[in-house]
Amino acid sequence: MEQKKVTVAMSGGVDSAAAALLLQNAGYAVTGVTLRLHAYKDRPGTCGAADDIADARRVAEALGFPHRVLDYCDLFRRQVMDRFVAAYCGGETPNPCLDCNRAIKFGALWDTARAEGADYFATGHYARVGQDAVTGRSLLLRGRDRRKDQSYVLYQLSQDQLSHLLLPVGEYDKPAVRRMAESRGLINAAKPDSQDICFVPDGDYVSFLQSYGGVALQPGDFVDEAGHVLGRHRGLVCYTTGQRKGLGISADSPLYVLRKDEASGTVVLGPESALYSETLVAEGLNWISIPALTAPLTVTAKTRYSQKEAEAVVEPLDGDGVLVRFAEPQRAITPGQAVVFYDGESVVGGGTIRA
RNA sequence: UGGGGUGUAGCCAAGCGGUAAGGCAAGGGACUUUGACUCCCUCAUUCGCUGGUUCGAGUCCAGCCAUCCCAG
Repeated sequence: MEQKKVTVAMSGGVDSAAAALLLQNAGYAVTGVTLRLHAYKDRPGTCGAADDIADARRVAEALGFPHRVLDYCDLFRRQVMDRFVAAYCGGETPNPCLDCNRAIKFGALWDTARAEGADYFATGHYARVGQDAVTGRSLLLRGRDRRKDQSYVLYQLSQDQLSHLLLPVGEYDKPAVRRMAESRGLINAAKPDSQDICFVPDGDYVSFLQSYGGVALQPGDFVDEAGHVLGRHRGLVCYTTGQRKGLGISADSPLYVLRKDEASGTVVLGPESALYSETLVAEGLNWISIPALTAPLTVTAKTRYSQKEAEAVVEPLDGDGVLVRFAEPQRAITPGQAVVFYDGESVVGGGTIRA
């Protein structure tokens, strides 16, 4: 029987290395591909940096399968970095990893792999692919390691993609993945988990917006809900809903960013209790377990990557949007972030929060 | 310059003779494939200044300075 060919997107971290290892052990003909996404070389533990590319290559060599590096810097700049800047300029708080997954990893890289004859595509995400016995639809399931579950960042996958996607790491928990890599002697077995935005060198996204995006900070007033001026802010772009640190304003109790008012250029501050709301509107939806939303549906949903889901009802609006009504008020619902819906272990779909 | 009040860390603020609470802000760390949140740690050898009383003063006394309110 002919060996199935799989292209594994390797970041240079343990997870994707373990994915390659698992697939190889399962009998697949593995090809590793690592992307060069930007020129920030000294950022170990992030996607697309030089050190990580070298790590990925060494893992491929150790396991004895072909490995290639593709330069997607231009595409990454247009599809991720520029959109990141644009979103902030539009008053939203983007999640660049979602754009990268959609346009780069599961976009351009995916297309390239398929075009080159790969039967399957694989990554090191902590999530699983399944199939609905009744509808026959491909499903995106949470990773077994609930604590590391990354199904949230994959909510934009299509049926076609899911039916050709392998997520072997999703069956394991992180410690097990490290042990696997360790026992196989892979050099990145103990490499720290990635964090922070890969293209923002020092974690200072505001400096990035200024230097790369040419964004000029426009100072304005911090005001309370009644409109009283509380102080001066550095520029709307420097803040996000729910933010506490960095406001520099002392009060009886902590103050949080309630919202940013583009029209007046003010940042509205208030107590934590004022941060909760029961509804949100999302657009740009992608459905996975269902073909489309035609009637209100009860789900659990989360409004940011690291958050526990909460019960909600999603209902279709005119156009392509949805209204999400939570059973309990949610903290700091933030425009630009994604809301992802679940039905138990399965991702129902998701979209971008607009308000 | 007549009367009264107040002066404790960046801000607010406990303290009432026995050797500086707390909150906010800030800094550091943890967590985290986004931004945030959260959690942990740190943050006044010193209480407007100068003297005095006392074994001992932020706490009592005197003077000065500053500031607020009322009266002018």
